[in-house]
Amino acid sequence: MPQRGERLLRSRRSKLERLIERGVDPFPARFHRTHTTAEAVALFTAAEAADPSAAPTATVAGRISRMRGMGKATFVDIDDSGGRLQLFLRQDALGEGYALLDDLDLGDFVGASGALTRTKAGEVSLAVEALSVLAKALRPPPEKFHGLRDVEQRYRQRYLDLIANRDVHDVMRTRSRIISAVRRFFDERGFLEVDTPVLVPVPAGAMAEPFVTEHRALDRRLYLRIATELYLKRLIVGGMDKVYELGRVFRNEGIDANHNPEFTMLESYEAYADYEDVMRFLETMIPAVALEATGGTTVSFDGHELDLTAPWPRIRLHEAVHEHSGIDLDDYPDAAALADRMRQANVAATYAESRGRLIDKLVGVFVEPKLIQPTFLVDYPTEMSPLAKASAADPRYTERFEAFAGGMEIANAFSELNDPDVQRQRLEEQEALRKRYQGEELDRLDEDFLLALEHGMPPTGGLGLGIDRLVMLLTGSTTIRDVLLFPQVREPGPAAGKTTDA
RNA sequence: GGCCCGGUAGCUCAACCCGGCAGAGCGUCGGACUUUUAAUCCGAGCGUUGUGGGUUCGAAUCCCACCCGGGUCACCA
Repeated sequence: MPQRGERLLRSRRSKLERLIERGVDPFPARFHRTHTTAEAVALFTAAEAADPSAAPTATVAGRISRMRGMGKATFVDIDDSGGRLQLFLRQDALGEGYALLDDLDLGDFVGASGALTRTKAGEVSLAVEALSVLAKALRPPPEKFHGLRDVEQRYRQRYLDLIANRDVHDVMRTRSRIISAVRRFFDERGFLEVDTPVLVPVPAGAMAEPFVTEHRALDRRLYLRIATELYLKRLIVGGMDKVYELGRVFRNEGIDANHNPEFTMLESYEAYADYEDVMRFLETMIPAVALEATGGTTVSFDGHELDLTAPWPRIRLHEAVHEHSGIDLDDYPDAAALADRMRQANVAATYAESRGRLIDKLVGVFVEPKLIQPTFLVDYPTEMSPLAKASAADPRYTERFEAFAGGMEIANAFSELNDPDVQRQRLEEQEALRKRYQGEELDRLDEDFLLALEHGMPPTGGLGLGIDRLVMLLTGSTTIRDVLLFPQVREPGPAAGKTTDA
């Protein structure tokens, strides 16, 4: 138990005890409300329009967010998930019931019934005839005027953030609508939503460090998936022509404004489509989702107005890098030469980095921050795209694109490589690069996946879409933590001063 | 991991430069008040100043180390 602030808790405890002594159950099992606070306000405004003296009755429930005592009259604001309603309590209306107020605190849940009216100040209020406690809060809510500012506590105790900062509700509601809209978009186009394993024997399908775990009965090491890609492609092999999965993937990497170790990704695969089809699909879907979730197809993000409507410009990666950095990738076919050239341009680059990673860095430094309006960066170099089909015209590049908006990467897609021999060769290259460039994350060879490919996979267009980043974009959040209810935070250490010591 | 910023009452923050009794608002407790809107008014209580060490007659304040958080760079989506 925390030593400090014990006095404040004691006050609430003694009120709790007093309620029990008075025969009041501080935690009753049920309470039937007839209206939410928003419904009650709507009920009154409608009635008032028809008859100015109307006083419809309602029973409402919520958490006390503010109390203004005036002696024999008290105003209590209660909040529920949709809104807020002012309760007006008078001793002569409540009689003995008015004394219940002595044992109520901010944060308690109450139920009240009475007639809806408009006060002198013009606020729709419930003139309470009966008041009851629904749940006593033994700890105080965050400060009512400044709200909860402590960023750490906002994430660790998100419920306090939700109590104090109503806009958090709005972001999460929008997140939910975005996910529903995305699902509907796929469902309406004949895609089947599937679930593939989270615990996998080979953490493949992306370039990322996995989380490791262990299955006891099988005595086997397993990993948390870093992507759903290879399982979904197995389904394409199996004849499920349009599939998608919306789920959590896990990457054992740093945490910052754009990264959380577990995040929600959508991957979809469509047989007989290519990356051009996927681009058209995505640039159609995003504005449709935005319209459904936010009511518009433009968003303001980090001081910019973004227009999400199709078509989005397509820029070849090679040209974008050339334009923004002055470096022509084709002049530097090997990693060492490219690293030298990058250092000339004041970009940190070493011989310990693969060519793919160096190019990725060039994109990150010179191109990505410039891509504010939705843009497709297309035709990625082969060595950084082991699962994408090479371009027939120029095998140094693949039929791959990434979509950017607000200076963030939000999607990654390609014409899927379906030649099993080429795929094996590409993944073997990844394994070789991994040995050569220690500490660099590269894709892994998954024999079982290659076996599936040998059974034949039709030409396929695949897409990976970062849902959290899409939510950031559509809610104007510049940190991923604000679109996750419970972002990863460090384990509170002993110095945090908030933990118990034996 | 590097660099920058921060940690003071339950909460939001002052005081720190330039060392000298640790303060305000909210919340809490007591009192007044039957139409308030961060209600108001009167009174009271509230502190291991993140932790440990050092300098000093004296440290929230200066110095060192560490812990925690945020930002940023590196890495990643």
